[in-house]
Amino acid sequence: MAECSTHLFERSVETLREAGLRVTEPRRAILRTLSEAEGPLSADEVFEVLDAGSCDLVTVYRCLESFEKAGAAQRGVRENGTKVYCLAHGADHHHHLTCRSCGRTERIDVCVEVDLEGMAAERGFAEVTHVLEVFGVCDGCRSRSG
Amino acid sequence: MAECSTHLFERSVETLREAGLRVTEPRRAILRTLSEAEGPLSADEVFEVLDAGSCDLVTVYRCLESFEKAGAAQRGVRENGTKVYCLAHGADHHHHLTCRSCGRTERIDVCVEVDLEGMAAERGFAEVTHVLEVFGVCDGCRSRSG
DNA sequence: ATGAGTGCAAATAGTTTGCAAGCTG
DNA sequence: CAGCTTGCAAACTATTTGCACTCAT
Repeated sequence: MAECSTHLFERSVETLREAGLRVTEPRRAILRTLSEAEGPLSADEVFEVLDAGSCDLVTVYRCLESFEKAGAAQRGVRENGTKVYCLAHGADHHHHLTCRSCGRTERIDVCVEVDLEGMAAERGFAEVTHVLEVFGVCDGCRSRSG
Repeated sequence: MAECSTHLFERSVETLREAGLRVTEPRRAILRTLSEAEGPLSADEVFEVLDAGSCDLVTVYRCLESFEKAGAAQRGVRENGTKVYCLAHGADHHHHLTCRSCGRTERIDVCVEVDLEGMAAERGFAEVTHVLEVFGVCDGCRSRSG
């Protein structure tokens, strides 16, 4: 899996270059963090992981936004409205199943994209995007708390 | 359609009572606003509609939260993370298709609930909920802007 | 009458913006 | 070197909390 995140990281750097974005140290650090994350992270969480003070929180916000525009990252929303990001695995759009209790995240490959876009198109909508996140309580947390 | 929103309103009031919540004037006003809304509204938007100063914005927040717990309202999230609410049509869970440009909202009856809950259960998750919202640009806005 | 509900003020969380200085291509 | 990026400070938006007062049941 280490190779996997490294590959993901390098591919993201490449995506930035292609989009004409500069590849700076803060950006590398943020991409690395995202590439090694278990699930999508908020700007705050990325910042916490970096923590060595490698860059400002504001920079994290700005970078994440740039990454999304460049197509290097995918944005999602938590139950409470917090925006979260994960590296876009290319055309490999996906979603997550998050434990409300421990925060554990699993990737969901099931996606409703086709239905949604078809349906939206039928109704005259273009540039369709969607937000889909699933939340629950995982077995570990359930057995732990009763 | 007027009867429709009235019915929805009355059913919601009933739901509050069943949940042991008190039915106050602010709550009635908020429920009425939601029942007449075209799509899901944020606390702010509900407040704007009430505007006559009928109650405090904080009250709107607190009521919406209570409504959701009582099962009278359903919560969603906008692309930007803002929480929005609409009356839960009973067991009639649904989602929305929103125009990014004009804000027009259409109801989507397609839902992925079954797949999601089954899949989450397979992975040991319980109390599964999900956030699904679809965004695009409607035909009206497209032709208007080119 | 009694505790749920409300208003007002103030605190928080998350995110955005302005501007001068720094670093990449 | 030029301009994209960053840092720091400050503004902002959305939402939450504390506390005394009020009203539905």
